[in-house]
Amino acid sequence: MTAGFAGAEMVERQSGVALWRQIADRMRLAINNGDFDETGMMPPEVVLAARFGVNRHTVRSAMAALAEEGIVRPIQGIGTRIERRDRLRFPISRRTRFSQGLGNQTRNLEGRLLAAATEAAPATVAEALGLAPGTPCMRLETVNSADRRPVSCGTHYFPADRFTGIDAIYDRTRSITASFRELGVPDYVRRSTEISAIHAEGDDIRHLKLSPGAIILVATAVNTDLDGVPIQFSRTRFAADRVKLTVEPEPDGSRG
Amino acid sequence: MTAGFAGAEMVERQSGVALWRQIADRMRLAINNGDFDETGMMPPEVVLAARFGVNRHTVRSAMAALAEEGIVRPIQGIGTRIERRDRLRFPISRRTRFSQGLGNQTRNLEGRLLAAATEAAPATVAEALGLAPGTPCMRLETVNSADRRPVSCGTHYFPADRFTGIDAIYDRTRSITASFRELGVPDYVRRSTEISAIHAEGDDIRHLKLSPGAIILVATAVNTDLDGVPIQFSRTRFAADRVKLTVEPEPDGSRG
DNA sequence: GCTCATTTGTCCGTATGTATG
DNA sequence: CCATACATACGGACAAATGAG
Repeated sequence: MTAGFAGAEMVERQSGVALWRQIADRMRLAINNGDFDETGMMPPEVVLAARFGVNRHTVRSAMAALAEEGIVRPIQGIGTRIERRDRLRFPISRRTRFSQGLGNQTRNLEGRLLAAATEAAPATVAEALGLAPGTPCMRLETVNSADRRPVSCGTHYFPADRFTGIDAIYDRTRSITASFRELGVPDYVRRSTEISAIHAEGDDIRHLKLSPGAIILVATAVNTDLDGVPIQFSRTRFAADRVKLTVEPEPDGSRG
Repeated sequence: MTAGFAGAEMVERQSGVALWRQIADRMRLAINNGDFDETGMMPPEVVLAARFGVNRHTVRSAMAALAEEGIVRPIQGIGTRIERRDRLRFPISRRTRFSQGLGNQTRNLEGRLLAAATEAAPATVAEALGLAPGTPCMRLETVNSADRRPVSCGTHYFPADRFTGIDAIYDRTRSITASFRELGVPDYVRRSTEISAIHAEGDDIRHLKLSPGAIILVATAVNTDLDGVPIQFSRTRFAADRVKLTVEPEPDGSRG
């Protein structure tokens, strides 16, 4: 009845994921979880090596990766100090907005426009927005940062006829909510959100300053105006080690 | 303005994640996305190798991993046939229930009890349930399958005083909803859900029949009875390649 | 039956990355 | 730092199976 609770920390060999990476991921998570808050230091390398059942060198490789990310700093003769701990909660609800989502946990919010283009909507996007296949859409690529640290990359599609020029407006306002407002959409709501997870790839690694191989949470969402007309399709990629998505009942009174 | 859209398929070297694994993950996703539905076959190995910019042997390693999972089956002289495609939608809302969540997409649902124990609630669990630290809780470990294929592992905590014997009841009913009902909780609602993603580890790999190194979606949730009293804390680990979590406005009329 | 192109399967060797002690 | 063992990735060559002509 009580069998099978291998509480011991285990790493999988020959999985295609190097042990040092598995351990680095695990430790980053533990740090963000506050497991070492009492001392502010990581356990000694030998202790970690024993806990994970690996050689000390392997733990050192993992530590090097975390040090490279600026999360820990090894000090000779002392130990390894925890430098930074960042995991943000991002609430998903009917009234999800990026700025609102993180606003209470951090000071410095900013979205940056990476690129924009007008193009035919891909099939999935057209379907989600209720458009005929091939309808021209405005596509925006953004990076969103909290306290100067990038937390997500977003690809956003807007029907081109209704939202021409949203790229320039976003570039100025750095906010989708504000851009909508200028274009005559005073308010909007989240129709649906799908969440999945993949390994980080391509540009996201660079923009999110991830160590390659990291995990990304993908939230695919559709927003509508208050009449229920779809106005935005977006695919936001969050750095999984820095963000936690939360789904909560609506704060109340949010029903338009 | 249009720079930086490297549409080309890229894999990251020296990331601590083997190329064959990155490619396997990518192809599994593409398969589940229906990218090859027209032919039901994978592109030839040489084509994939060119697309990912790797050697054909590396693609073969990735294929071998997918074949091991039963997703594809290579046939000499013909190509590689796609055998199975499974990605389930799991809705998360105020009235999330496992059986309801998947009920409309699949036929054969079952939860299996792996283990149960009564123990002091860990700090995070106690806090979430509004209990004093160390309050005894019943812990259940479950595996949930759809059509005989495991989709998630769950660790569930219940206040021990109110739910003694829930392990036996769950073992019989194979449903948490049914177990609650027998213990005098006719209905319950989801208070909060947190979603994150990690690499699969330990027992989850075995129970979910994952290739080690795969990604897991972690949903940490608290359920309350209709008086708002927390009755369940659970941490459900979904195989990210088989499940997509969806967050939608409540279907309406769902209030019991 | 045969040839041919296509595609997967298997073998060789070699360089580099990973992990141990 | 060193040495050792194994995994990963590459490059090439050829065999085996299939289908088209």
